[in-house]
Amino acid sequence: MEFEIEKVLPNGLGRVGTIKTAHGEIKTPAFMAVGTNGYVRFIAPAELRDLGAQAMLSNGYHLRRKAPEIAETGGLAEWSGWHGPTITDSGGFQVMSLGSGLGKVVSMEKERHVTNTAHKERLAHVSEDGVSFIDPFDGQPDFIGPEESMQIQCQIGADIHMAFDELTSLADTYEYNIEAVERTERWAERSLREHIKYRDDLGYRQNLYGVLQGGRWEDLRRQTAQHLGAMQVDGVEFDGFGLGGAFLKEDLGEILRWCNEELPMNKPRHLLGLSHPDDILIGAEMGADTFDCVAPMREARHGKIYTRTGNINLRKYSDAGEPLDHDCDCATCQAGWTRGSLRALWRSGDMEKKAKYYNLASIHNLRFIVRLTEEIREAMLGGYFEDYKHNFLAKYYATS
RNA sequence: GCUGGAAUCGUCUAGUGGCAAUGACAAGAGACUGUAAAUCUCUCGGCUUCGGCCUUCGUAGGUUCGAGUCCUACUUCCAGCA
Repeated sequence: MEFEIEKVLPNGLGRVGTIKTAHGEIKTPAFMAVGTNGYVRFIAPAELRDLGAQAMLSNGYHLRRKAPEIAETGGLAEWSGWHGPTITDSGGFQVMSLGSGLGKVVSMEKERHVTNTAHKERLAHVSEDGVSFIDPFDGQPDFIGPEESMQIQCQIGADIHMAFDELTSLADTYEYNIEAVERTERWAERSLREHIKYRDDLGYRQNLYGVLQGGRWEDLRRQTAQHLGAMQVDGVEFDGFGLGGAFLKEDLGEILRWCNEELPMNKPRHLLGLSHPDDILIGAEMGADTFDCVAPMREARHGKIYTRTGNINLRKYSDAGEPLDHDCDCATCQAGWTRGSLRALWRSGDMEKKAKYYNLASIHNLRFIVRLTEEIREAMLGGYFEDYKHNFLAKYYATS
């Protein structure tokens, strides 16, 4: 995999580049649509291409039982029908979402009182070897460690894989984060060692990103960035890096700066799991190249429609005749769907109509975020990123 | 006209002596960030100094410490018989 940097921001961190994978190029900064199970919910591959998505992120954890079948068809790109660049998560997020964060919302709001789920109630438990968990779908016990995750991901065969990591929650202490980040580094080395055994098995080169944790502590973040940035197994390094963790909004930029000041400049960085415009803007500014997140699609399904002047709740009747967003080039808006017409589909009891709504709304929100990254790229290349960011945020957050 | 049955929050509905009164839908507000999420939370008679207060179950009386619940009359609706 090659990564070419075309331009760097004056701050020395943010940049414009191109990631070249076996299944195509990704012009960065870029947002990757999340298709956890190998498809983006309610969006067909062709629609995904049409709205400008350049890559799709799936999850090794969710696809683990299908991995052999996916390998047989030649890998995720073929199996999914997407055919473009793909990336898989290791299952590390589920360590938290089924473990300490079970039943909780992953929030970036400071005011929210955060507590960890009691140990005995968790579906996932961390040990040095890996993570034992109860599959929430069938109740069966299972286990994934770095080796298992790599074996699964190499069978799925995405262009980019994530090292198996432990995501801590906002409620975890400094002491626990030391433990977790050190374990994540040991897992990273085991991941790399296992990955290089299988990375060419499907006939094209699969790549591995090391994932940085360390919570909100500068020493942990800088150290792990140095460690992972320099890590080698048999002379092989990571192909890029995942920037992971649960963040408070106000800390995000600073944490990314700590990480990216230490990481090698010439390798791509993926900011895991964030997509609200302010997060993408600060992420790109601080040197993240790619992003993924479920929010655009999930929030669309839940009736939140993104617009340039702030998000709207589709439940409201008052603006039924309005387009979703006056300034949107997505297929849904271009087809002339109004807020009222979409609302009628959404609120109808008819499953087919609801599915149509989920499709139209997901396309709109996803296009909104993809377009944001396209515009960030243009703004960086054009030398007006600061102005673009300021103007975008001023309009977008004016009402909230 | 007779005989049954029924009238409860926008709608449907629970309730047969302690009730501002069940549930669902609708409505309103909020949440959601590497998807246990086509989900979840809150409000939903009025007022409130959040302790309560007031007005409510077709209408009007009555029995009772207490009535949406029991009794009487009336009104309307439904069914059957004329």
